[in-house]
Amino acid sequence: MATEIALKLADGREVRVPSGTLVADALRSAGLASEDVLGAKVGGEILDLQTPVRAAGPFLPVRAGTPEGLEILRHSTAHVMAQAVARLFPDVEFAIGPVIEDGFYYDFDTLHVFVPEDLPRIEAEMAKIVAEGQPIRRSEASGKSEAIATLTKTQKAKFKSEIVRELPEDAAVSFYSQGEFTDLCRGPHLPSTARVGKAFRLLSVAGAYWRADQKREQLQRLYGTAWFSEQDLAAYLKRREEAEKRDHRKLGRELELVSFRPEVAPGMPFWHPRGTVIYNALVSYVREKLAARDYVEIRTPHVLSSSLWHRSGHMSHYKDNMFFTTVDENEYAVKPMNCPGSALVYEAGLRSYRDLPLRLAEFGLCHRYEKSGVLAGLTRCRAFVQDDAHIYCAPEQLGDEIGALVALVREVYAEVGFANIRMDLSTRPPSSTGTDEMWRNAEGALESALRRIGAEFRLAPGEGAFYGPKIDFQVSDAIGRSWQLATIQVDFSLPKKFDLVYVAADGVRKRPVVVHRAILGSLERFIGILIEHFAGAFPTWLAPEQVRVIPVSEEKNAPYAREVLAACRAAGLRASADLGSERMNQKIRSAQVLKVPYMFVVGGREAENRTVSVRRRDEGDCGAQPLADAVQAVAAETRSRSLALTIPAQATTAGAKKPAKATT
RNA sequence: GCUGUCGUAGCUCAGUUGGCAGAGCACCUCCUUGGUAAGGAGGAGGUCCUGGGUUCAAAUCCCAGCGACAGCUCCA
Repeated sequence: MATEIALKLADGREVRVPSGTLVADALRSAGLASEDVLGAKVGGEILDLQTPVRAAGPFLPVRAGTPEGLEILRHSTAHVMAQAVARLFPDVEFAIGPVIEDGFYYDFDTLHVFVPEDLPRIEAEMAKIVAEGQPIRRSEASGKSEAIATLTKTQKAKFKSEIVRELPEDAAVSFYSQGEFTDLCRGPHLPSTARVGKAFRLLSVAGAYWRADQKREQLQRLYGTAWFSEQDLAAYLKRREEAEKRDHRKLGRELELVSFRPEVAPGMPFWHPRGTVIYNALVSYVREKLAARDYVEIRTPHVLSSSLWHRSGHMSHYKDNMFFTTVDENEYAVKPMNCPGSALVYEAGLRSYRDLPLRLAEFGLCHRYEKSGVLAGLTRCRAFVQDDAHIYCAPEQLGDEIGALVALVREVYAEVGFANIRMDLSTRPPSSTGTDEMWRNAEGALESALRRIGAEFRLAPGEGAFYGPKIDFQVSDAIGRSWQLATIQVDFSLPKKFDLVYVAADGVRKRPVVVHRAILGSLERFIGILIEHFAGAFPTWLAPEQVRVIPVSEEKNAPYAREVLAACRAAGLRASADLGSERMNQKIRSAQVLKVPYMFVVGGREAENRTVSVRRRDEGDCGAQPLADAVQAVAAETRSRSLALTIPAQATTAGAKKPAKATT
């Protein structure tokens, strides 16, 4: 009765088995069964040993120690955790417990309120369950109603029943059991709790909503992680620690870049002098890029009448995120976006096709009322400056503009040190404005621009904004976390709402298309990400302080130190001299803690030879160099925006007759 | 906004059973003038988040508010 299906193995062999054969048996037929094989990947889906194979096609064993194997391990660890929780808190009801990046979670409903101290208790119970080595058994219900019956017989199953009811009628409904614990579950799982091993750790407690819906039940979520070896677990925990050390909120304060005053301005950064240097360096960098690409810059008011926001549509879609104020009985809103102001500048004169594309850039300060719970230092704040621009162009110019933008974004990211960039092209969502032709045109322009420059991208069908398709850019930072930064959005709606027109070559008034785009996104968020990316050690061109002059003896060397400082400043370097009475070692430490890229240590020998003893924050003492050479080297490094420090780590030693020539 | 945890000096954090508010770093002053990551001594610094309650007595216990942090995206 069972039809045969053909499984294609990695080595090109083909194995034929009856449909419905268990993965374990199929593996045996293929001669691939072994202790470290935990399941198989069939058509992109990971199946465990006890699951029947029903689809022909590629059939790849999943081994312990692989990413696919980890998914199985983590899923089972989540079940062991659930079993432990059920033992300790018998009133618990289960919701869902999926595998996530680096771990897993399980959502519970129980009267007990989980506190961090519960985690070790639960871990101890989990260790017992692992030691018990309970076989994990898969079973299939014959249908949805039987599944629900089984569920309600064995446990409180409000959430699980809801899941079953929403499955398609013919869906296979599976259960997994281990010892006294049974859970509705799609799998895949290990063959025994013993295989979970010891390399797991519960990490945190959090609230979560059933189905991520604020209106539904609030559940309690336990997060954990699991690995195949204790070394892997230790490495992962170390990575988390490392990320904590890089936290921009901590470094922002320690490096004197930025502070927050939650009592007067929650979610709004106060930029200190050192942070403002970085801020300005980035802005002038972007301005340089814009000048070369025919952008012009504008500035528009921060507080604008609500009537404008009605016209732009923000009052109906974005009101909950806006700040308002009333003056002279008129209601005004603090701008959350720059587009309406930009549109008014466009509107200020009659535009000709000769003016297009018109690229209006604005470093506009925006305020958004973000819910208090989502605020997070610089990466999510209520006041921020976007490196925004709106490009007004004729529809037929869209392709070139998009192409130029994608190239620009990639150039900028490479130069500021983000090597890994991912692009997502989001297309027309189910509910949208604009004609089919407009969408076809815009989506085509975006896609062909991406293809033309050979960029790899992911297609996100239906993920676009209601007013047009978009390209989002994600970068990976130095420790592998990914961040969404730039966005390029085509907008059909705004020109219509503001009735924007241009006079075409034939004298007819036509409607331009507008492209919203930000490269860095918001300066605040971008700097927050950069702080974490560089762990606070900014490349010289961005460093708040590039050179610190340190006299060996303040009493004897202060005059020469001042002279060196003057030489640095004359070359345009951001420099200071530490003329306090502390010891030299203390001064070096202070500069090191602030991650100043270069220290120029000057004592009697240097004053005599008109040299400086260069110390790099990353390499330490680099020996003496002529003052002029060292200054020029740092200046050149700044101009070139080098990501690494460039003065060679091994120059000649202090007081040498012929110092090495500084390279640039 | 919701759930949980937390809130003590500029920073990091102690503070026992409810009984005089503490340390290190940073800051200021003095001594020290040194050769590549912390010299020594002294001093100043507090609305113990805010408001209310319990108590002879509250940083500590209770209630409310505010704020910070983790999470609320990965859907058996």
